[in-house]
Amino acid sequence: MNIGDVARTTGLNSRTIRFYESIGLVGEPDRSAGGYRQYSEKDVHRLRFVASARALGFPVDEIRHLLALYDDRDRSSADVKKLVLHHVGEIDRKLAELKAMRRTLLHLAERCHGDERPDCPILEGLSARGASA
Amino acid sequence: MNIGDVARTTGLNSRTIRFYESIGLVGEPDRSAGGYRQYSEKDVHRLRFVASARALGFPVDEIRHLLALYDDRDRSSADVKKLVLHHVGEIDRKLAELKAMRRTLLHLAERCHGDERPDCPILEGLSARGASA
DNA sequence: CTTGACCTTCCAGTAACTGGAAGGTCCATA
DNA sequence: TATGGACCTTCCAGTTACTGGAAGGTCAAG
Repeated sequence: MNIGDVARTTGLNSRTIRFYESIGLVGEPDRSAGGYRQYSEKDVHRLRFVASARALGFPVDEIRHLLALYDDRDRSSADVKKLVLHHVGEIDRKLAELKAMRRTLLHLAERCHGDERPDCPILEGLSARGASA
Repeated sequence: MNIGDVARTTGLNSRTIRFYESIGLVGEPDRSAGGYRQYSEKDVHRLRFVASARALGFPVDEIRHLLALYDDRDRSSADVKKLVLHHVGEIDRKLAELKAMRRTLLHLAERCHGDERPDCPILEGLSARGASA
């Protein structure tokens, strides 16, 4: 399988696949006589794993860890779960941050009449000292 | 005021303040004889505006726009409100994405016993085709 | 044998900073 | 007046996770 086919089946960009190889997240596939990357089913499977983990928001370094656990037939499921729950914690942190921003923004927006007149509580709010996010 | 004092009063890192100057987000302050940046109250006020907008998650390019509106005494409040509501839309998009990730992750985690045994539905889930974020 | 799709590598850019290195300034104290 | 330490200067590089372009080689079909 050429890289383009792999890109189509995994949903990853072929540039992204090369990138993952360049940072050692996935191994180097075989090459054809002409130098084209040739992916095995196993390679594709691994890239699919990476694609899924990325889609779930795991940073690359955690995916490295996840792959190591996947390869370790003696891992404990507790280790995997711990990594996942840590990531959920990160997501919760971001959710809280975004919700707070959203609340403040809507609070500012709702008292702005939003018409032709120039006076605007939003700009005043940003300009005032504590636009507590 | 030296850059360090400004950093303390705005909550911005002094490196960040220089960075904002380097990309033209804020203007260049006066300099002392020895080359130190000297900030006026006006400069500080502007940096405070930027800090507030950043804390609310506005990207730098939108802050540029916001500053231009702030400076334009003839702007309409509708323009400001539009920018803010656009940003709220972006936040909503991110919230939805994070919530979907969170849902999937918890779904995977809850059927993982999380003990010493190696078998783990999380890794299987990531490994299987559709770990739909 | 030519054409066009696909592949290769390398370099650079994105967003928004952050960190380090090497060196100059300021001012209070001895 | 000298010196020490805190603070300042600039420049370059690194971070995260890619994405894009340029210049050129490969492959399969017609």
